Amino acid sequence: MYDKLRKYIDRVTSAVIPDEEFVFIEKAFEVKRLRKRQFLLHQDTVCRYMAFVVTGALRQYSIDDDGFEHIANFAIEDWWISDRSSLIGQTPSRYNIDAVEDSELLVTTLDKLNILKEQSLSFLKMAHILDQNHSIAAQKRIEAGITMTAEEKYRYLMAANPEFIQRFPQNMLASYLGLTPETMSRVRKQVLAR
Amino acid sequence: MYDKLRKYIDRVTSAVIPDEEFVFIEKAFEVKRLRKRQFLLHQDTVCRYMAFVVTGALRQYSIDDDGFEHIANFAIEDWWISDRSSLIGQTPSRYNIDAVEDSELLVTTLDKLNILKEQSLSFLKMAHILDQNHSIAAQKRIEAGITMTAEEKYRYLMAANPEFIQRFPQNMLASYLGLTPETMSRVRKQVLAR
DNA sequence: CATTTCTCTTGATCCATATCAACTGCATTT
DNA sequence: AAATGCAGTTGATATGGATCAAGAGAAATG
Repeated sequence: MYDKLRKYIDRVTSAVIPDEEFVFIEKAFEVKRLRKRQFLLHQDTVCRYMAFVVTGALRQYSIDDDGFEHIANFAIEDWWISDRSSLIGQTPSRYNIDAVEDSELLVTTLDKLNILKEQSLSFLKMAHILDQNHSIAAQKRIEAGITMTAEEKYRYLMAANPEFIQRFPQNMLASYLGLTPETMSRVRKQVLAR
Repeated sequence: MYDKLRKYIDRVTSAVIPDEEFVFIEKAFEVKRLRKRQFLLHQDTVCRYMAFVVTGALRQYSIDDDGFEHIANFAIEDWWISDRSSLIGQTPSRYNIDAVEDSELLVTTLDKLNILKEQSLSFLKMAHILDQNHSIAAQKRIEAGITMTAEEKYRYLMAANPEFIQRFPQNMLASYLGLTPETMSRVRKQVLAR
């Protein structure tokens, strides 16, 4: 379990964590298992966890005034998931996070996270790289939403996150891309035809 | 000039930078003046600067295959602007950044930035808070693009960044929101009518 | 200060995607 | 294995915003 996290940190920091440093990381995280459809976060509650996905798949979504779900993010193996805004500000979240498949997570809390960042330089570095990657990906997704047609969005998803297409049902993918399931189905047909 | 940056850092970190620490910050930044329409970054070149806007207004935009500009970000007083992806990776940028008004900037380079983060804890903290705010704002903008109508987008801009509306011409605001200038004009009329 | 060039507005038309609706088959529950 | 429900497909229709076009101000330029 923890070994997966260790390898992940080594990989993104392009380094090897010393044993004595990894002890701190191990202490800061605990294992959490979710069955399909169980929640890690309910909207209107304060987000307690930052979670690393060891196995499984989750989604983060909000519900609009008309009761429709909008998927903001997915997470699968080796991804992180949390509502940072809620976690850091200790304010109620607009999001739900639930398991799309049975999942094993390593979770930590805000307090432990803050301590950990002082104890482990590797972890701090990783957090920083994560932020950067996240911010670059977010910028691209903003532009995708503005400039791309439905078909281009689907192709972009295929190129950027092919794992998602295997892993999540089409209606969720549609929601993530901001399309209706009907349009998604038609676009998919188009794309696969070539 | 530098005092503006100092006050800014004090404000976002909710602290006061010690003089001996601010010396490092001062050394890392130099003044750069841009007349309206001058560029801080040209697409297909590596981004050299991370810039703090002391006075003025700038925009960051890409040009699509059909030659249309898409504004990705604005920056005015007390904002930062750069292409982080290009700066950090030292890879060619997809963006242009130019001055919409005559502007005074404090700029630093990747090397100086990395050194500075080791020298000044205040600066590191600030960078971290900046990242977080950025990532939260980006998430909201993604959702705005997916879920909001043209009118809602305009209202959201009014609420989130009223300064922009005073400062930038409508065709640029339209591009930023992913609307045509025509739609922007009609929506604005609607909104002001009430 | 005259001229050229943008920016913004308004109207007419078009198109990509949403919406509504019906049907199929797969999966989950009983 | 029957019953229920959900995911996906396909077709018909509706619509929000894009595109095309023309004109009026405002601002930059010589």
